Amino acid sequence: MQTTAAQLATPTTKRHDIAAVAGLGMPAALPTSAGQRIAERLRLIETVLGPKRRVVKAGDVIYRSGEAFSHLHVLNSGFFKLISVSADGREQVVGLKFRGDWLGFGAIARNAHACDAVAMDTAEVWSVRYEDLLRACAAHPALMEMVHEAMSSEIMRDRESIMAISTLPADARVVAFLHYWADSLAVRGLRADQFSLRLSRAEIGNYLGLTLETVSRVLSKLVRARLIAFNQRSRRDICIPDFHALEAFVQRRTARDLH
Amino acid sequence: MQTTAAQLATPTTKRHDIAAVAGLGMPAALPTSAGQRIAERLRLIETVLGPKRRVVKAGDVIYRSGEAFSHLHVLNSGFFKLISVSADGREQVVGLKFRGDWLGFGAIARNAHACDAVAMDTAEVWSVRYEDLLRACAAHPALMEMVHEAMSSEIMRDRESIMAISTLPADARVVAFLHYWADSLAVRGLRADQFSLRLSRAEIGNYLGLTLETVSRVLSKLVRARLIAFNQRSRRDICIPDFHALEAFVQRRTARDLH
DNA sequence: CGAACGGTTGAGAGAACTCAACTGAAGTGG
DNA sequence: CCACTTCAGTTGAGTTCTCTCAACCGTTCG
Repeated sequence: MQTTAAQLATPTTKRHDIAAVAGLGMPAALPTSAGQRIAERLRLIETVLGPKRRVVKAGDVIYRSGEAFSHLHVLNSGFFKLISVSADGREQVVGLKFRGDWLGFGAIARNAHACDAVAMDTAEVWSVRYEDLLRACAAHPALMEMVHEAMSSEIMRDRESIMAISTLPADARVVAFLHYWADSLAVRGLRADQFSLRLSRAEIGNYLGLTLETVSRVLSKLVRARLIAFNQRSRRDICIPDFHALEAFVQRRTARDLH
Repeated sequence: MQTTAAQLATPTTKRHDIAAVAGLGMPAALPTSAGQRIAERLRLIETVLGPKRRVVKAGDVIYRSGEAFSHLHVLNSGFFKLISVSADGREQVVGLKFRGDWLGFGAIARNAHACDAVAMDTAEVWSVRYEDLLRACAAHPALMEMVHEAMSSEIMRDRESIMAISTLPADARVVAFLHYWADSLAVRGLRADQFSLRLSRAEIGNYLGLTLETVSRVLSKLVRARLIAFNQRSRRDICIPDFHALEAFVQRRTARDLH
């Protein structure tokens, strides 16, 4: 695996509490209230900003790498993926977005988008001019706090991705991905034990720093272990009867790796 | 798109876009003004926020994982590393911070810190209560924009890390890391062809998702290829005579990997 | 002085990758 | 309606890159 940056400086105080989950973790909040909070936030955006609403369908792109930055977007419904392309042509899924998430934060600093935002399903997108948002934030502290929170969450999420990719073996990464996806659904009041991964094996692999074959093999192994099941029609519809069991399955490997 | 450190070091030279190992790159800021802009931003923070100043020394920790969130911090000088620890004990260097960078953004959403911020050198840290910052932002649009920009940059940086870790082979990752570090120095008006990596091999490896042995081997290989050199006294003082050559060295592999 | 630490290097092992064949489903066009 | 193609996914075999384990060196520090 990888080196633990052994005791980088200082002995510990208490470091278990929040942070909760391994790898691609879950919001430490209760699903019941988290969903309400998302709805609340959307209501605030709606009333304060009066965003331009738009419905897009799977495959539609709301902004592209290289485009000038002008608007931020909020997902009122649907699923998006963010795909970044490096100068030398490497592609990378760098983010997944769900209801209540903002899109476009990455573009503020450069004043241009550095990734494509692609809908994975029919979705309703709300858009606001960034300048309007700035003005509104100055007038409405609650809105400003909300925006900061959203950016902060994105930073945390990215770090969790980094940790997962750089410290977990392949199967644990896939499980962490499933966990992340399921939690994102659960928090929004959607079924988390049965849902559609809206990504191909290749995209999942890309997101996790694995090849599509490895992803496929891991999923097959999990099916054989009866920890997940697929709809025979569409191999993207997954069923996860017992998340604890799934976690326990990879927990062992992780623990072994640590000692 | 990207700039080599050598060029950034002399602000007047014109930029090539050398498609660099885009992995761990720098913000596409204009080299001519980037350093000035950092100074400007610090001045704005100073005048508008009147931050509490403090000097810390190598190894000091300004916040710890689990601590309640109250302040944000700005680096007026020095170098920091951010170390995240997952629930199951995996450690991960999730960020490196330089003069002008903010620390603590990740804590806004959860209202608690999820990583340790450790000084890698003597540093001057400016601190402001988050609530004060919010108020000041409402009153000073320029400040608010600056904060957003800083958070946006952090998001971009994290994505570049993700891409590097998940798409580049070991040697390219190490080179990308050197590139990132050199650029960060160059942008701040510091020598980029000769500097101290302030991290152990283990920490570099951890940051890049590699083992310390792999990092050591890659560096040795680069030394053998005369692309870098070390101060024999301290093996952390690196010298990079020609960044183009270094980039070209791994470019081949990357290209081959793509086809 | 010996212990601890950071770093280097070698040999062998193993996890993930590459290449390749195969399946089933979906779409195209004659 | 049926070849034909294309695409997503699965699986196997062999390869390779990185990791693991281990020995070793030079510094620093108690």
